Amino acid sequence: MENREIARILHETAELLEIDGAIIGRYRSYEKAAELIYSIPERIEELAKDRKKLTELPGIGDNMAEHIDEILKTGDYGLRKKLLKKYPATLLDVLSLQGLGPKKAAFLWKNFKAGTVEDVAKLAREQKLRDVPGFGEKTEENILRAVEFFKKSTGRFRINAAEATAEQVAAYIQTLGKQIASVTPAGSLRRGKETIGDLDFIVIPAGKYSQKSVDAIFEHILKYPPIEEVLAHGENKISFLLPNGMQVDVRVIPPESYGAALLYFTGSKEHNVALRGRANAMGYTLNEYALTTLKSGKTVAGKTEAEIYAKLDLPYIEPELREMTGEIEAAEAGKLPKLITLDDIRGDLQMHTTASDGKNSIEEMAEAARDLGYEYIALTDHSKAVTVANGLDEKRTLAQIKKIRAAEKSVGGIRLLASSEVDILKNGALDLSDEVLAQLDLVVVSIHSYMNLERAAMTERILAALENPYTQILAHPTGRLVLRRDPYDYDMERVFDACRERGVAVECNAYPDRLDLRDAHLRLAKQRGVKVVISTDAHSTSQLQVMKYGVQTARRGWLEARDVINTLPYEKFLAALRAKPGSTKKDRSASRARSQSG
DNA sequence: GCCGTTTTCGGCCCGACTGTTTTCAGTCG
Repeated sequence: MENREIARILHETAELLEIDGAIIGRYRSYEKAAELIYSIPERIEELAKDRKKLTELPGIGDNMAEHIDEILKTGDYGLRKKLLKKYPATLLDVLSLQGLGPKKAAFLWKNFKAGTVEDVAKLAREQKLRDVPGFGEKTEENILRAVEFFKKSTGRFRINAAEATAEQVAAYIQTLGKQIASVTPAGSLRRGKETIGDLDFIVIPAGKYSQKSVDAIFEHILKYPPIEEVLAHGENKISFLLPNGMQVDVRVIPPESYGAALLYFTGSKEHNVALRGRANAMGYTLNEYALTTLKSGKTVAGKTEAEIYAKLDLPYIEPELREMTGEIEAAEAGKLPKLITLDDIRGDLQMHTTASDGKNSIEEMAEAARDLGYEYIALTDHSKAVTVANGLDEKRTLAQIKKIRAAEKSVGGIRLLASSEVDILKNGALDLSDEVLAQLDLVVVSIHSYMNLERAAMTERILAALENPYTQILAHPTGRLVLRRDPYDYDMERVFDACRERGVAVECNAYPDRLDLRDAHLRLAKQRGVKVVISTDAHSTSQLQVMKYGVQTARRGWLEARDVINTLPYEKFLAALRAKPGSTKKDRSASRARSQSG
């Protein structure tokens, strides 16, 4: 069973417990276990074979380990099933309505047998709630609005969409000019998460901080034309909805609290909770304004994140690592990774041209990549099995190789690898003949069909593709599409081990719809000693820019430059690839030089 | 249900905002 499935069951149990009125700590421990399991790279199913390994995880005790065993054995969890006899599963949808929490949801179920979003909407429409204690006219209105939002939105957005909206909002706020010292996006966007629920901004007013300066900024923000609805408007916080359903929270903070606020609003929530616990243990208390002493309330840090971490006896922790997946322990031990940056990338190893489904020619892609400062790229048009993308057969592939060689000379200033994104067929065979594969500088393989094979069959299929001696990179290894499609089901540990043994690299596909491998999988690849490449899968010159999302995902996977082989200069990169049959690593570049001149 | 720089029991982060109250509970992040 996949981690996310176990996490889902535990998360639902937590929500049901909360509705059921369980004490805070009890449902929290379920929540914490669910979050942990969702975010760690190791497969719980594997860890659970050894009870001790399970209980070594923070927040997993003997009882939780027992529950996890039950979930793995039976596919479900008794307590969850028991609670679902008491409350309908649809009550969890009700809980997701903005403004309705466990107390009110439980109340509506108990007193009105309202167990679905539609039931609750009906009560509000018929004005049956205004005279109920704790509810009122305003609550009815809010429920109806929340229902509308629920219907039109899944509530999360891909990172590129969130980033584009954030840039627009920030640019608008900045138009107030001199009254603004800074506008900083925080939240999951700053942590580089693949999907974003809402946008958080920290605004520092210029000059002396006063309620007047804050009010002036809010007055300006409220005039932002796209605002659909203002959700909250208080002394230093404002929240509003945009037409695409995205929620924006803005906090105006005095400059001396900038670091504390940035830390607080960047999250993750779990990371913050841990920092606060640590602060308490050290005789401090931490909030969004400052780190202060418990006894006298004296401020000891707050202006920058770094000084707060320092006071907590920790080195600075990068935002991408703040997910409570071991970063605090690593920080304590001085074992934080030196994360890869966009500047480390020297080449892009997957892109398409007009030969298959790309929008630009070989030359245009090469020039655009050269202008981005890359030393080399691989041109990887689809192979023939991907007919919808106008994939290339053997003959066209050979012709494409010649064109790429010619383009390298005509464009200049960048090395072009003649490559192909070769389809892995249903039986694991590759879509091009070995004779043609031998002509390519780089063989990238990936799956585009029969994505629903049984776990065992899919595992064998991918292992077979890795057996092919020409295979060098496994591209978008899980096939998931962010917010749209789940990953293929296969034994990732076995595939990674085979990659390591064969010297095949795995891809972090930077395309924001894919981000595949994702953060936790990249971390697993690193732990298993598998080489990684980060590629854009660009289908046009402008899409070469998405590399930043891949790098950010790699950072979330704790990767350093040395873990990613397309940070290497050209010759060293070639040497780091799996050697092709019939050539030692040494003479590979020589043979390529010959084939170019000849 | 978990866990210990204050604890093997008794807490479990902490503050802002709203709406329904008339001092606070519920929700949110």
